[in-house]
Amino acid sequence: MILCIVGPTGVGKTKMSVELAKKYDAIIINCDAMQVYKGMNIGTAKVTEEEKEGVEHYLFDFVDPKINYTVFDYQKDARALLEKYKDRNIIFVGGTGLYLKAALFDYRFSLEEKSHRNYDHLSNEELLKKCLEKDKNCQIHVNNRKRLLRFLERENTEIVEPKPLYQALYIGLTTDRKKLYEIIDKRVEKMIQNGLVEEVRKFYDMNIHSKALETGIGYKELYKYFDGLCSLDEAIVDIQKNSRHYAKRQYTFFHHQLPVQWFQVNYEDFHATVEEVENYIETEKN
RNA sequence: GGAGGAAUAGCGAAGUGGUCAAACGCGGCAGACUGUAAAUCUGUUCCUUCGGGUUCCAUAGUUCGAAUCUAUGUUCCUCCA
Repeated sequence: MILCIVGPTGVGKTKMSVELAKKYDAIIINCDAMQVYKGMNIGTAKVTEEEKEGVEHYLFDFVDPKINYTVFDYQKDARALLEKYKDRNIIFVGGTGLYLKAALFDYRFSLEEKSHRNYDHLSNEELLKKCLEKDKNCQIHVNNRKRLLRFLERENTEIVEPKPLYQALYIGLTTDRKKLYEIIDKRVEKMIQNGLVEEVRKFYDMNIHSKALETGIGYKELYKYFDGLCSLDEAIVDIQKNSRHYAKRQYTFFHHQLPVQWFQVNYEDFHATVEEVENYIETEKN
């Protein structure tokens, strides 16, 4: 049985995953783009040893933050585990919908190396024109240069809705927006109290400028602060804001890209929510 | 007490007689997504039964026409007493 615990940042996915893992004697596999990195603990709200409660956790804390780990890598790693532990119950937890989809659905990334063509001199309009020459159905927006470039580098441009490769149950955790934003704001404050600034400072002092540190929420903002571009307070407000925006994007992805069954989290009695989810799993098992 | 300045949509801020339901930014809401996804990008944001309706501190004016001009009032800021 494969379970996927999804939802926006801060809802309580980690806690739910451990509860369910204990109940179903499952292993837990991370599907969060940032929790894969070593040492990025506080800012990514990574599970602590204590929180793991003895449950086996995989794909957490194993990539050097200097390395640019991507969906492509994740797909390989996750599928290797899926194969290795195919006789066990597996629980995926994490907020990166694309990683999950790439692992469990028939997502095919082209194996060819990136083309070495240099498009730097082309404007977005020119890039779009090239994309349309390649495929007249190309829907990428002119302003999305990153995607246009990627599209031109791609071998196979034909994309069909990928079929599921593995049967899985998608369990979404949610709460009303206001409550979620409150949780997020508070959680960021707690991260700061728990030493986020020091954690990020270590990377900054090692002069690491990688994808992980420059795009990870909580990391990029503090880098700006260390660079003297803003005050600590401004950085904190930015972390909160970016986390809120991120949560919204997560909802959009999960709502539209995966067959998620949603559960309203009861924060006064988390066990009630766990039970509700368990009941759902029991009825879906057959 | 006296002299100036300011009041614009949730917030910040343009606009200084018509083309203004009002640029732009933020925030909010919604969406896209096949190798950076905690990324990148898009749409929308006074009300509406989509015919219209009500706005730019308030009231009264000037004008064919006002967010823009005048008067008075209210609130806030700076300076002089």
